[in-house]
Amino acid sequence: MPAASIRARVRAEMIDEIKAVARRHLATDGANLSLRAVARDMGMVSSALYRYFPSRDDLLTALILEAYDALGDAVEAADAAVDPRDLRGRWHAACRAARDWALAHPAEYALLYGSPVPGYAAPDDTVLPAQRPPTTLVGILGDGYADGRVTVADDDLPEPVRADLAEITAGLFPGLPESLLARVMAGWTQLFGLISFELFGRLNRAVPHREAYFDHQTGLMADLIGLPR
Amino acid sequence: MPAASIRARVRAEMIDEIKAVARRHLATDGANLSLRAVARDMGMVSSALYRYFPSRDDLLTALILEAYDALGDAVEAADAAVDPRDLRGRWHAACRAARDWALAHPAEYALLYGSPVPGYAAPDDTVLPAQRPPTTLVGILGDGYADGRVTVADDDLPEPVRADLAEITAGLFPGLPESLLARVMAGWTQLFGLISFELFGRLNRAVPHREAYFDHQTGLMADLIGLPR
DNA sequence: GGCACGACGAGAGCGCTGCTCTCGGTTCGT
DNA sequence: ACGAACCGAGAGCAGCGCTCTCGTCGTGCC
Repeated sequence: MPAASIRARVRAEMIDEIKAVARRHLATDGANLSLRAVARDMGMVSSALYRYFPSRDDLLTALILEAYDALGDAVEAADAAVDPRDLRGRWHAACRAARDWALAHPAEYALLYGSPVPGYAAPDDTVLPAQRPPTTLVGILGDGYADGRVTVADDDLPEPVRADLAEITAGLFPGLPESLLARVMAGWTQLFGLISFELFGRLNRAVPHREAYFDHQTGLMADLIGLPR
Repeated sequence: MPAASIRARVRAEMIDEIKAVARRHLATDGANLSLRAVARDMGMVSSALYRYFPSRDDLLTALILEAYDALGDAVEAADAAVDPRDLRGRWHAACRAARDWALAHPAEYALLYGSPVPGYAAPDDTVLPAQRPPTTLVGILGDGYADGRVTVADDDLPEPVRADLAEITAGLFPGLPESLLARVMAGWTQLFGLISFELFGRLNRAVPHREAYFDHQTGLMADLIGLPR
């Protein structure tokens, strides 16, 4: 006797299958996901899908949540697989993991980091999973700062910026100097830009050797942050 | 007697008005531009629009081209308005101009730099205007290198990356060391990431003082590139 | 100066979309 | 056992991009 009723279990499986089919459509057809097409693929009529997702946006939100978690898993796993004292190795591993995941799931990456859909507002559930990759990067720097191998940069932060960043460190990595957080955020911004440029075809002709270019660019940011070689 | 016939002139005005109305719709309704809605706003029936643009994508392409040029104009003008020897001032001015234009035209920025539309392939006309902002940044660094105030970084570039970048400098700023170009591209990537994060709402809660944050971050990249203070 | 041609706008229509509502049939909790 | 909740099918609505046809009107040519 299952703890959940048959109906509840079938419903859960149904939701999973809908998401799986939708993800497949996303991968092939791009961002304009069609509920009717998903329903057709499942041998259902489109109105039946609304028993499981009240609207197309809710389906997209579910996919977005799972995508954030998949990306977060990949980045954190890559970081954890490296010797914790090898800060630069961890940095490169985390960056590469993000890039690899994005290249393997371009449509989902575009869903997460592309232009926001006009009417769509990201629900609050997404903000925590969305912070996992940058949080991982902060953690690498924080470990280096904690044992003294990363020294504080002598940036003169404008006071309002220092205050904003202080609130972030308080909830994320207490004690981390704001100037270091500012630098790691520069690295995170750069990482996002690198992946987006590559994925959205902006260096198609210009830079054929994209992997080496990526590693070099992330290395530049590691220098800026002050990760020891 | 006008050189062009009345019909040709009316047609040109019509095209301009369609683009203007479409741009207005883009600003209010976001990226999903509706041909029918544009036609309604002009008191026309939708099929009449096809006399001027063979498809919705062609209208979008026209808007994209104009947007690239507007952004390029803004960045180049901001750069030119600063004393050419004030490299850091030029850098900040160019970066701020890009941000200001993006904040003033968020939908058009999203059109240029957001996730690519699935079926849409950017025509070759767009690649040159698209290169104007990064070219401006390269020019700032190049001027500094030419008169010796920016010294070459001793990065060890992997050979394939060096070769790729050498091809770019050859057509853009002959004689510029590849390692410097790599750093400018890091700055350009970062600039794009900064604007995108801000525009797509990624630092809504985290960083309220966005302008000061922006200036500090672009300053970090100026440091990385080696622009003198 | 007439005239055939081309451009033009309106309208109908096709297939697609997201979404709503109604109607039978099944399953669940009590 | 029975009412309630759930589920899938079907019809339908408004909107979309796009095509085709049909009168109308300006244009360049003879």
